[in-house]
Amino acid sequence: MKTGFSENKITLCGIYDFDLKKTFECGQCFRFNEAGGGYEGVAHGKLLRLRQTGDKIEISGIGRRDFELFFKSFFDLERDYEKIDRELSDDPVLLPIIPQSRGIRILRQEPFEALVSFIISASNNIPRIKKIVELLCESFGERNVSANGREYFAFPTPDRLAALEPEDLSVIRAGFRDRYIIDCARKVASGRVSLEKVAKMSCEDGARELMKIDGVGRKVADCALLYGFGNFSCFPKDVWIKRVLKSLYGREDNAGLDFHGYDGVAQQYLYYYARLNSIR
DNA sequence: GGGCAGGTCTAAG
DNA sequence: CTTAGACCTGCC
Repeated sequence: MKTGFSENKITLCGIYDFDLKKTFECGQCFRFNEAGGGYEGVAHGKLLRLRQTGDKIEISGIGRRDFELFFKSFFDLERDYEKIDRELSDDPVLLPIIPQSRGIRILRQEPFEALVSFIISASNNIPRIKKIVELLCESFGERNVSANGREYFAFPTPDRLAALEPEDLSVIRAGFRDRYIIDCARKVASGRVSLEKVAKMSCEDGARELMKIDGVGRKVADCALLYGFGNFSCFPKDVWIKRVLKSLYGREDNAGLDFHGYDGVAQQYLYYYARLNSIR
């Protein structure tokens, strides 16, 4: 992959495994949307716009410094997905579905944002999750204006949310999840749950730690660990994954399946496949 | 209108 | 240790 820099635009060339549409629409993130033939969204307090033609991707809205500091990691650009796909290919079930999923990259989102987003995801649907997350940002996130004058909002900080009461969240229409979001913010802000420590933990230990937060069960914890901490050995199991495991492997349990440490990628591929093909 | 959606919590057997 | 029910809200 080659990286080119020009005035406020970054160009990625010759990428094996980066499909914008699949990456943003596979259900791992909630703040990126289709816009003007590409995608647009907020991460790390920046509004970015991306466009893809073939194996070329243009990113605007950030400079070289932010790219090096945050977005190389955010888009997981250092990782060799060709190698991952090769390793996952020796699973006979995964082999035929890899071509469909190829191009999905696991985004390294901000830990607190991922945690709160997946708390909101519980017993919910994706359009509404996105709506709630956006309202949360508009209501309590820092307001910014992009270079071309667009207003947008960063994800709120733990401190800001920790100062609120659950009732204050009624504006975001999150329902029973209000108190979970506040509990999460307070435990993170106070250090009762240390995200820095979680970042260094195994999937098992990290999940145990995150589950100290109300509204965080094993599935939400695994999602936060995979999408917010880059812990690729986590394998979040939601209803879709259970269905697709049953359908393709004949059982709901993934114990005994070896994904060479890329369990999270395997899970994402399976999830994408299940939703794309409406596996019931 | 009743059912349902990237689950979790609680109270029961 | 497993399992119903409840839980907000919005869209079908």
